[in-house]
Amino acid sequence: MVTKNNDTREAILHLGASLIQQVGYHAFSYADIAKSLNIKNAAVHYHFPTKADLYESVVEAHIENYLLIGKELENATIPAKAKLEKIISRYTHLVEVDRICVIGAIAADYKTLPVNTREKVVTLVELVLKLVEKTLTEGKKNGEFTFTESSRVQTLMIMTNLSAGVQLARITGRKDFDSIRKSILKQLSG
Amino acid sequence: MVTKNNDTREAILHLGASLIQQVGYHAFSYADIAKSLNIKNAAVHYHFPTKADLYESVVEAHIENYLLIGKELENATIPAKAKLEKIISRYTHLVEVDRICVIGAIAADYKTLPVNTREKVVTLVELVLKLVEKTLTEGKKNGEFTFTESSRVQTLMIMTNLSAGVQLARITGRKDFDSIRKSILKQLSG
DNA sequence: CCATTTACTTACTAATAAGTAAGTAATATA
DNA sequence: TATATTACTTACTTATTAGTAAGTAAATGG
Repeated sequence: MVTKNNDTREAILHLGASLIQQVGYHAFSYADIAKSLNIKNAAVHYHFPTKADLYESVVEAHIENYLLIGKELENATIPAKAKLEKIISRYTHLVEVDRICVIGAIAADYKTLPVNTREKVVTLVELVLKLVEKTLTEGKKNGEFTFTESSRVQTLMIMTNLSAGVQLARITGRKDFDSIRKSILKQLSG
Repeated sequence: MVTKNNDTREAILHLGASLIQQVGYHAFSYADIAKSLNIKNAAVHYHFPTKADLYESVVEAHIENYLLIGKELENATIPAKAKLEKIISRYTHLVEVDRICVIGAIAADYKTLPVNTREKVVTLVELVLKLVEKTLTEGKKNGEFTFTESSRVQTLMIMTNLSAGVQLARITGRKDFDSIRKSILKQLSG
């Protein structure tokens, strides 16, 4: 038997994320993952005992990722606008690969998740909001951005534009997302 | 046997909409509906042969409803702001009853729907967008609203705020939705 | 008043769901 | 080199899924 190395776990995690973001949490099964990766159903359960565990790990990976991005942006000597554009580009990418964001993907199913999984979602949401908030505050301070709301509220406006924007793009087309993207930047620059 | 009158269909439709908006399309079954309404599984299939048919009917009911609202607002001699607030209040209500909108609820699962059902969703989305767009144009013309984007793009910004706003409210709380609501109105009034 | 239609129920089916228990080959560890 | 441990597979189970076929009581309609 050719030993499967530990990137089976990573493969499940990536495929799981992809499926969650493409067809939704309750629309795929462990059997789908197993078939795709040429492993058995039980192998998926070995790495992620329950489906909620899998989603939780997807969320955790996002948390790690955003923590990393946060540190990168903190050290970066680029304009706040460039920082914001880096964050926005993640959503543009989602539209390109026909996915929606991990949070938006669970929005409908949120109430069916175990409480501890929901708490992880809250952590991710607050992390992303704080990252954007920080960037907006920075941009306002140095004169790059103009807005009258608090950074928190301005963040809420932008992130809801992006989150629902990628969702809308699947229904009415990518152009609408592009309009939204441009409008966000325009709004901030006076 | 006491004859069930045709509001069984209505009851299924209402409960179906409620479930879609509360736990998502793939997270409830016809058995759930049957149990709740004290009817048999097959009775649900009698009224809505497939689950996609049920969702489609929910969307159609929304289309009828928005068509009606459109006519009402057309004849109404109230400010554009009041018209917009009527539309916004629908989303405020969703937050209060812990639901998300019918479109947002299907966003993740969208690709799992049959093509003709998706087309109905497109129709509903365009209808709502046009209704808001018209209201914004009207408000701009008579000096109630100020915005620099086209009415279409401004509509996209507002509707994504609302749609993702109700989704976010389930995760971070209702206050965030309230901030969004206020900011939308503030933005438009100069 | 007879035939049809409506609105169901009873009784299923075939497929799939998430999940588990027990076994195994290869690898790491002591 | 014996013993865990890792990363699986085999082989299930139990529950639930969407969906259907056939029957039936009551209402409708000619």
